[in-house]
Amino acid sequence: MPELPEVETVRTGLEQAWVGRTITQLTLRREGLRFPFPEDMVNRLIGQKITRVRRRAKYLLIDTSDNLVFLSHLGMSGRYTLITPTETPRYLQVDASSNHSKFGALTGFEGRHDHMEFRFDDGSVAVYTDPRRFGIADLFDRAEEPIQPLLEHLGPEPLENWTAQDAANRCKGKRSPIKTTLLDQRFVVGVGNIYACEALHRSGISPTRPTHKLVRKDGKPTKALFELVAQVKEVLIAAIAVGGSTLNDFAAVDGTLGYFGHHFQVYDREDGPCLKEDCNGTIERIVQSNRSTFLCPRCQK
DNA sequence: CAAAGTTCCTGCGAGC
DNA sequence: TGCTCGCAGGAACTTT
Repeated sequence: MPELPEVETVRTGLEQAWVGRTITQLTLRREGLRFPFPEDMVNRLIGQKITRVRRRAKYLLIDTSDNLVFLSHLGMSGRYTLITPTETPRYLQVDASSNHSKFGALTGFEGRHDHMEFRFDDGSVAVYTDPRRFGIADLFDRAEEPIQPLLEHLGPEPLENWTAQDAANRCKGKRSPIKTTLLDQRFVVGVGNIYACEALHRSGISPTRPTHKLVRKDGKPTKALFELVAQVKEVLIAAIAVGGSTLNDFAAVDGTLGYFGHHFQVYDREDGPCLKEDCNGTIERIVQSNRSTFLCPRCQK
């Protein structure tokens, strides 16, 4: 599910729901996700008031009143479901009509992949669900944030003053294909497989082009690299706009609707017609670094 | 069979 | 020749 725009959409949703509320209960239904949960996470979080919800790369950072930071990464399949005390959740009704008793006494959300359940002082509940368990939950003191292993090697935020010159500096001498570089979180953060494909298509750059060829001999960005940096920003901004427009819907906090509402130009469109004006090419699928890449060989050189 | 993400391991080439 | 370093590519994690 989540690349930067989807995580940003979730961030906005959690910010609206959580800031100002105090955690009264936290239930963990397993030892951990990708990594074990910190031993004392439950005890440290109970009683904490949420003060901010930030995002760094694809990580959600939830600040609390005692300067703790709850880190949440959604991996491939993580999502949050929010239940407010006044409304009857729609899918709880659906579940209740089947005689499958997977809803428990507390919340009605005790599916096999519901790993964390937060309860707040206003009676609201949030459930973290993640079938593949590639997600991460962690807790640390705010003062330790600069030395967090998960965060310290991250590259620039693409929507915060990221420049073509910065990109050129990091592209220099790299032999790997530009698609692979786009996915490297040290080059730029937040871009995943879908938006890497989309940005390259918009830029007219072949995913297989060696990264260093996007830098001039004098170390300056080529025209193509200027274009790529611009298109990464544009595709991310457009996707955030789509996600944001769905936010009033209670189901949207899981970020899924962000992808739903978005129709891609190349991703997952193998054998389809290239949608670029006057191109008439056919979308191909290739594999790079064990991941699917979609491209139009006609307009991406 | 493939999947939106990240980390870690291995193998290779460069350089000393 | 042999060793170390860094980079690039691939496997692994897991469930639907």
